[in-house]
Amino acid sequence: MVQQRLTERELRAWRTSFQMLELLRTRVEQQLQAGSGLSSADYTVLALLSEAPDGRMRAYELGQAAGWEKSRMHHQLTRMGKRGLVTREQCGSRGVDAVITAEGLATLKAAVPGHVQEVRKLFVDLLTAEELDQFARIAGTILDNLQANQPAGSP
Amino acid sequence: MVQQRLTERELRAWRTSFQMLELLRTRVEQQLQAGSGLSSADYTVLALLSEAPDGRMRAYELGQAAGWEKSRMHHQLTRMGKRGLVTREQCGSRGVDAVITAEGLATLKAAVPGHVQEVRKLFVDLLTAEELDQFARIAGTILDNLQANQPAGSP
DNA sequence: TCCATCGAGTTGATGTATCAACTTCAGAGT
DNA sequence: ACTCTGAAGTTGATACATCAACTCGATGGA
Repeated sequence: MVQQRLTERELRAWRTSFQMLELLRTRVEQQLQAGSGLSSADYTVLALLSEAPDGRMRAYELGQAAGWEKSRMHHQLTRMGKRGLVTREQCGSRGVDAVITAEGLATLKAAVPGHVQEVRKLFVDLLTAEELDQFARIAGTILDNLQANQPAGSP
Repeated sequence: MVQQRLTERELRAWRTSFQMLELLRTRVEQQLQAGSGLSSADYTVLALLSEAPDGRMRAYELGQAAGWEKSRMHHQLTRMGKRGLVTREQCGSRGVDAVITAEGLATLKAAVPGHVQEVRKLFVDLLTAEELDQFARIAGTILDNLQANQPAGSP
């Protein structure tokens, strides 16, 4: 409802932001892939598991944490399993744990420095401390709104 | 080189921004898909063509404008061609024009309102005018840097 | 007890993105 | 005139994302 068209300023803001977002994503992806053979999805999963107690987490918790849907996580874990980065373990009667392997942990550790350097080069080091805070605050606003009204279940 | 690790604040800023960016992208994608059967890639191509004189543009110019590599554009145009949204036309001896079809234009026009509304709901309307400007300015800084040093040809 | 439903997980199909290898033609330099 | 190089495009292989449909066991009324 409300009003329709975007103003010129709003349109430019959106297009700039959207293109930045796309390019940043692909660039980070490329660095990770070239530097360690990981996709950013792989990296996310490994990072989350490495921070969890015993390097293990329920599949659906992983999904929550990453903001993914279940089937994406499933396929992801399957692919990572084939490469020896994680294993799946039955957990209770229904429920599956994803567990990081030694190889997964080693791969992650090897990937971190290059990734961090890229994040600095493409993001953190370009901004002043104030800008970084501003940006993060606004990103947080947008993210909260996204998480608040999911598309699926909205009573 | 410079320094290595990210501070806690930097790390949180990055993760928030990155997750926001991913979620925003998928949400916009879903709205477009549900509302009009277009992907955001489709939408980008149609929007660019519709703004070009005669609704036509060289394939590589499209690639430049969208920030894509040639093979991505090629596959995209092939898929869109199969659906009747665009056609390809030989242009000179080497070189191909992508041309929007009547159906493509109609589909775009039908898609715009819902898309605009979603962009408002998830982005523009959440921010004050100042915040929108700040965000766009910072996004521009990051985007300029991304476009300035391409990964392929650096010197 | 029965059956209805729901959450977690699985599967397959389809669309999309990325990479590397290849074609082809134009213009530059010799 | 001849080759070299590079730009624009094409192709196929592979990985990734998304959706719909399904399984299976738990929970909870009736």
